[in-house]
Amino acid sequence: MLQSLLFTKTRKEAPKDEVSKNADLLIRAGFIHKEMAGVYSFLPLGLRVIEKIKNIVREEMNATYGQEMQLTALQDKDVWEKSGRWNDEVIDVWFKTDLKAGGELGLAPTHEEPLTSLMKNFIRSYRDLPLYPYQFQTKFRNETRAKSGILRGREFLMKDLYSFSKDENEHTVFYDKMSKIYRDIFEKVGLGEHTYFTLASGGSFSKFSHEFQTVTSAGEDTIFVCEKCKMAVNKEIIEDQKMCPQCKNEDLVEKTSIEVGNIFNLGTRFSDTLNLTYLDDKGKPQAVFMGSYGIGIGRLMGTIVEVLADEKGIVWPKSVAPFLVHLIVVGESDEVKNSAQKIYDELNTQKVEVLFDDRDVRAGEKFADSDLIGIPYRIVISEKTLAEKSAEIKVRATGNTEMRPLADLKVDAIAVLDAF
RNA sequence: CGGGGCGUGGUGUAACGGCUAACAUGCUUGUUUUGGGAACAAGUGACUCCGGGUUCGAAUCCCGGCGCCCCGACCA
Repeated sequence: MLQSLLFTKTRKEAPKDEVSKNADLLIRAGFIHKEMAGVYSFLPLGLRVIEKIKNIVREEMNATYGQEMQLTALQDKDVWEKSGRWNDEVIDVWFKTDLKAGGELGLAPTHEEPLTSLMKNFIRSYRDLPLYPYQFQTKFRNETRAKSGILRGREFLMKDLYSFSKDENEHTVFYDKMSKIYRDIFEKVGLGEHTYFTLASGGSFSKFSHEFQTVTSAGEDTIFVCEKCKMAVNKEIIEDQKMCPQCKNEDLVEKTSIEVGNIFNLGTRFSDTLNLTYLDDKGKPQAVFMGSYGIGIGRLMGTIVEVLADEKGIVWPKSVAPFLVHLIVVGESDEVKNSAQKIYDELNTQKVEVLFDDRDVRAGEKFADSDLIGIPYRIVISEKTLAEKSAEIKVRATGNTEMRPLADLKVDAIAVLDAF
């Protein structure tokens, strides 16, 4: 992509109404735009990151027999009344509205009800189970206080998968598998070493659930971490659960963190109230045993910024970066421009995702913008580098800068970059 | 929802109740520059959040809204 055609521009100054690092950097670098408190639009660069994260999650979900679908954002009041969660005292973040022709509907804050209800059309027999439908969906929650940029909004994108199992044993096997997969996901998006599998309250569903908590001062949760087993306990249940499974109390260290994912054992909470049953091999009806598994996609993006950014700007891990390479041409001569254009074409041919800063601005501005935007590799083409028939390659995360022959880039750019 | 702070060109700020609302940045044009946010010059751009009130006179004071941020409460 040509940066000269990108409609977003970077800003030098932070918007005065944003204090949180993630919103400050993401707005200044042109990834997101704030519409109102807790509501953000994703701009071209930001959407690319969102799609990267979604694809990582999607791959993992599909690999465990997840079936992607998409439920509606608008919700029928009836099904929520049956489960007992239409009441504002039960779910206090409802956005509700009236139909012009009469009748009420809501904007989905979560999707257990509609999916359970929908699956009644497809689950009949034990032969139909287990099933793992999932979606990426915008959730709406009327939070009394939106905060921390995109970490806690009123409208946000979430991946939610629901497991439909024959019984608790079958559910537990999947639940454990999913907790492992979640760890892989957070590893892949670059938060592995900061993210802890955390025992937490199960809310109204069960005694315990598991959260994935990423340690960052921008978070709003408090967890007690055991470095030995890389697990944690949420403060909300520290009284009930004096220690994590393998460790002693004195090993626990208090940390501030943000919940980037959670997995719940729903039991038969929804299949009972919404009457979702299957016939077992003896022809007797049984309640379907359910679980839910969520990851806040936008929140994950914000958390990556919070955890990995430095004083110059964002630092994207390769896996979620909007582009792998930020190609920068320095100099006005035709020779330099043509060489840079050739490299750009070459990288595109090699299917390397590259943002080409072909703008007619000074080097300093390009470098500052590049640091702010945070693309993993910066490749500079200039008179200097051409004199050596080379390009300068800089790794955003480490600052490591070295020259590499243009010829090598033309053969296999990825190999050259991977060598860093 | 309780407490605190704040609303001024696109962005960030300034302005005692008193001149044509200032400065920086951005953007446009020109000249010179060209490896870490260049220099000069000329331009562009604001019903000072909205509605009332006080006053000869309001960005400024008062009342009422609305919006944004922060702390707390809340967070299936």
